[in-house]
Amino acid sequence: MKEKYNFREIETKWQKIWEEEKAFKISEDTDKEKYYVLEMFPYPSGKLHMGHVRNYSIGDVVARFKTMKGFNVLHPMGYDSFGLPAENAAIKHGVEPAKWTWDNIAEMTNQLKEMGLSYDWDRTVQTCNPNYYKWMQWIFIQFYNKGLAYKKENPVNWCPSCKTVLANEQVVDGACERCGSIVGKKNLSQWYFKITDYAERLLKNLDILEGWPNKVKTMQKNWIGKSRGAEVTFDIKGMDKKITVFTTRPDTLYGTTFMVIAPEHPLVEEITTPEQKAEIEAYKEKVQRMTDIERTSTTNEKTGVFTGSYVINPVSGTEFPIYISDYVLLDYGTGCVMGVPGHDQRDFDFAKKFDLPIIPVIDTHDPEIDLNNLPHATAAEGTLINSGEFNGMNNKEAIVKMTEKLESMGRGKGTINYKLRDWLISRQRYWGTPIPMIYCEDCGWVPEKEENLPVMLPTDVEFTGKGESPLTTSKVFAQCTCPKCGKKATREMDTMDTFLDSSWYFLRYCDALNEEKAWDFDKQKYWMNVDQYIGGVEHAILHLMYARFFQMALYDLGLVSNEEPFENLLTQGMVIKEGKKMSKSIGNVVSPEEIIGKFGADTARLFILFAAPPERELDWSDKGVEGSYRFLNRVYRLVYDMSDVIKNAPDTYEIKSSEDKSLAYAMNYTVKKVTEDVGGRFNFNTAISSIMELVNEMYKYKDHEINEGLMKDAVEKMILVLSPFAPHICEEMWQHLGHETKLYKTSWPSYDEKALIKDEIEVVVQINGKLKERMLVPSGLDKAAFEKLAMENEKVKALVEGKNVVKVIAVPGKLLNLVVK
RNA sequence: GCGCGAUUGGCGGAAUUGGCAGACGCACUAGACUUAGGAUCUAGCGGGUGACCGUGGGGGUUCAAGUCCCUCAUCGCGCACCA
Repeated sequence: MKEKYNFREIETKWQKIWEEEKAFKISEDTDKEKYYVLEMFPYPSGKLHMGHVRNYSIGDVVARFKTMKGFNVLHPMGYDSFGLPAENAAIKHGVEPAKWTWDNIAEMTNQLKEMGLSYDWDRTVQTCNPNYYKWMQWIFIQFYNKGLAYKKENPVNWCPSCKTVLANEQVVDGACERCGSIVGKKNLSQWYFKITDYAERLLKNLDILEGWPNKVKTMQKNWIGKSRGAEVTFDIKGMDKKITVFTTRPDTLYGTTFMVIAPEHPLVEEITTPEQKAEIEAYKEKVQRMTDIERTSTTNEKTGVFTGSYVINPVSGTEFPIYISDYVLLDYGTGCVMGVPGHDQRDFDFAKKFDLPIIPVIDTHDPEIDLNNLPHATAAEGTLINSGEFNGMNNKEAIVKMTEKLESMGRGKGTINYKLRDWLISRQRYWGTPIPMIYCEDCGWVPEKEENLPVMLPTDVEFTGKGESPLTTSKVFAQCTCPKCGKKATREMDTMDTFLDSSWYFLRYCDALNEEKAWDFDKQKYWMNVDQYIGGVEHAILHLMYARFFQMALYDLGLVSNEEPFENLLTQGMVIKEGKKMSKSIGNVVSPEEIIGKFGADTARLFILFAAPPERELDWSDKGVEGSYRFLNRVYRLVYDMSDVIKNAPDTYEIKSSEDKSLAYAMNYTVKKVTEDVGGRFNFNTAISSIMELVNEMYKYKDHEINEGLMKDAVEKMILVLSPFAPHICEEMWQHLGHETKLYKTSWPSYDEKALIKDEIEVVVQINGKLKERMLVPSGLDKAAFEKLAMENEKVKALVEGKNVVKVIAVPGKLLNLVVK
């Protein structure tokens, strides 16, 4: 150990040692309690950004801490390496997606290693690796055989720029989540996963995910969007046809004055009368040309066209007209809505626009509302009116009774609806897992035989950026034989959404090298669940719901032992600078490479954990980084200066002076604080600040007479608790102090509760809740003794003099409050 | 519009169960050492400088409120014509 802190030398040295010793290689060990800590794996863009540094620093502290605590820790890392940027690079620079991706992976691996992260590198997965996507295809086939994958033609979200379809979850504000282009609609035959079959379980299980942030659970809950209500069937006047609507408010059935169906609804053609046909067709065409943005931006201005047909209210027998309008969505509920303008604002707006009657059926007992001339729709509770036999009934009760009546009439039933749609998983892209399905003219869609997996991506493809998916340009890919009948057949040309790849990688980590299976059940059983999952909140819905769905489906297939994969979830905040998101266009990007080059990985890690609690936004501060660097230098100097003392110090010692006592207190307090903050609350910032306090104490202490044994103890414990945050410098100091065993193999220190009891403690005296006096009292006083002592205090006496003490509240060890009049 | 979360010194943030507001760090000020200091060390650092006021504003509960309740404001995030 040199006099000056040379982080570059130290970090290189220890990274090499860890690598050579395979320090973090792990295997199943039933003697130890397992702990699985996982950070969301990156897309290999080639360069780490500060968000990665934050994510992986958090995970690494947890992993190293748990390891020192004696757990058998699984801490893996890999790459979500299929995806569009690789294809774009191919189009732009003519480099093959595979080469581009693997180069990036190599580059990124180097950067991760420079951070000193404690991964078991032998378990690394790359989703673009045939030994990974082989099992992706295998899982797809299991899902297909279970009836969870199906193909259907449907209007789908189409990104004109990415030239592919998108899942609902990937359309944000009507635009492509990836590139921001306006998403249009296209009728295509596509593969879907039946995630809707799992809607109820996905929703219900949220309640048992106690280790998840409420925010994420709420977001998923809203996304699943469960609504309870009823389906009501209406006869169409003069036709042998019926229309079924979904409503959450069957109690308002008597208030229906019109019906609206989605323009795309197949029934529209049948019910349109000849004289309305032209207008209906024109409207449909107009709607079809609109993007989702246009369709939803005209918030209040309702449009629509009368079809010429009428329906009959099953309970009241009244007739009313059927319209089409774009505010009714084809894929929610039944695509048909009963218009109740009195109690639904959208219906109210529509009725006003088309001059349709408005019948109030619920009296909300609001004196401001004139029931004969409603100013707006009312949604509040109330009593039914204008509703025949239901008049006078509370509307909550009416929901039940009306549903019962409809059921008895065979006109409806209580039902539940979800906003969640099936997951569209086909992508018209090259750089993804080929969907292992074969189309045979005689047998239809047939899965590829398992022994033929993986269906390899062909390399004889062209990247033009135009026309269809590059896969279609391959001369060999499509040709195959039907696995069932052996006739000539063709392969599916679409690849899978990359979100499939990331929906089970945590399972592959459990048994990453298995060539016979996706994973061994027992190994999975040993490691799962993920005890701590860490990543950005931007994955709250997409990835985290898809992964939950996969796990449930795999559970039903008997392939995994739990229904939910992630026990505890930490969503880390963004790294920002000067209040803004780091971005190239603003020019406020701080590169991890630069920071590590200038101050070292230990400083970078320490700062990013110190500057803010993990779930909050972190404002990057260049000055703050220097502060962390200064702190590590301060630690280094202390250890360097004390090393002779420590090396010659005895292993046991006695507390003699009051300085000894307070250093022993600080040492034990810090160990306790760090243990609790890292092990329980994940408040790394306060853990680090308490280590700083201990270091400050030691600097003060070394100017007094040094108790060598105590000094040694304090310095060593300080190094141990600092090591998860700044592992390289701590290994170096640890070795320098004469330890043969590497720090990463050393146990976490314990603390002595007895040393945390002080002889004297400072308490405060308040009068009427205002702080008036501080005093030192012996610790462990009971209420009465404490009160007596306080009342003897000169200042307190003077303040109470001549006044009436009404009440005394004594909190031993803390304060005394005198209520005085 | 609906839902969730935040608001504490010049700044990032502490205060775990209602019990000393401002830990720790940054910035700043003064001093020491020094040929020099952007190194290091020491001291100070919410406002007013009297015993008072201070956790976005207003109100409440309590002996005691940053913390609990009501209300308003601002900012951020999510969802949004979901019947």
